Amino acid sequence: MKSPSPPNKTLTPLSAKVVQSLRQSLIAWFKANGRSLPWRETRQPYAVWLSEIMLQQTQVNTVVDYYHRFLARFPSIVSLADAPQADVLKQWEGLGYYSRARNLHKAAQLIRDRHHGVFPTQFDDIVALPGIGQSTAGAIATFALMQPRPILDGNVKRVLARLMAIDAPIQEATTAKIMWPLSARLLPDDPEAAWQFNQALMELGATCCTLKNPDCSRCPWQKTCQAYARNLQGELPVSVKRKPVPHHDIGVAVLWKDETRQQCLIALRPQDGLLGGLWEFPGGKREADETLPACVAREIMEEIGIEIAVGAKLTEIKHAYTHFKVTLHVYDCLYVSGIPQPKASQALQWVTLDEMSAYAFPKANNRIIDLLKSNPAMQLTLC
DNA sequence: AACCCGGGGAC
DNA sequence: GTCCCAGGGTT
Repeated sequence: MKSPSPPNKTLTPLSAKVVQSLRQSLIAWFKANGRSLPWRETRQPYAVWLSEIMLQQTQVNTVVDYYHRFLARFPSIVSLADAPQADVLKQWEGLGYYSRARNLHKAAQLIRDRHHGVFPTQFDDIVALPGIGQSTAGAIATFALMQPRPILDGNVKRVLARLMAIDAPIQEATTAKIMWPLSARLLPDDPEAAWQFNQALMELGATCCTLKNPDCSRCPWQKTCQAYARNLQGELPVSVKRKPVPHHDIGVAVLWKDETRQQCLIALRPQDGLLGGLWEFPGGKREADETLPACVAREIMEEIGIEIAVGAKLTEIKHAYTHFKVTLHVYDCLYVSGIPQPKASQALQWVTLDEMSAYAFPKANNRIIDLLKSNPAMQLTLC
């Protein structure tokens, strides 16, 4: 739905009276309707920090179990800092956006080394930590340090876009520049009220002012909402359309060391980039006019420097990432000759199926492991 | 400003 | 299928 008029760059200022009313009604609504979530029961900076990182681009229900398991495994900042990265990524396995885990780990080490193991209380120190931007720092300051700071996440952007009928695309940086002062203007000065307010703002977006079918009938801001007044709640926020995502065919080797098929070669992906620091079955993209078995043999030669025999196709796995889709074509393979070298990875390792559970794998690779474990006959299908 | 970075839930 | 989610980092 394209707007015939240019996006509104300026907003009608909110009077002190309206701001006061918005604060009161939202906090009252939250007290009656807010969910009880684990990270709302604590004000420990470490626990709040962890929750905010896990919740980046990730829905509440997905996070809850990871949050509990992570805190049980790493109960303090120093215990996290002292742990090997592999252990941290194993706890994060399946949650996605693994740079969050790597940055969390780095930040814990910075806190251990530069802040005596105590989470910093100065906002500038918090936002300087890797993985913590303006909004996450604002949330931690508000929720754990009793220092009211504005926040601006996906929920807040949607709520504000409707409240003020902002029709600028919600993804654009210029829109955030309009919204940050608004989030700050609405935030109460009192630390306890600010805690309630920022929690409530996100709760409203998550449970009431939802992307589709917002439930305006039970919204505490209905009387003030400019989108509702103009019946635009279904049109706002405006979103720019996403480009169609490309698709890749990936040849993947389940590469056994010998005919006993006890040990299989796995590779540690580079530290940065997609799935950085996770283990995987080696392989790579098929080139134009290349057969899949030829692709597997070529990739293994290029990335590991060994010759293999490519056997039967074990399975096909389709997986969707945000910006592309892949089909993993998984082949049963046997080592032939050469010395394995980690040319395109950080390390290589021969492991048994049972040992694999100690390593962190991406979701699509874990589906291969599940298949191998559930169907041992598949290990014996080499042509 | 544009691009990169996972996986899952809601529709 | 589509879209987005308690975003941040890099270039």
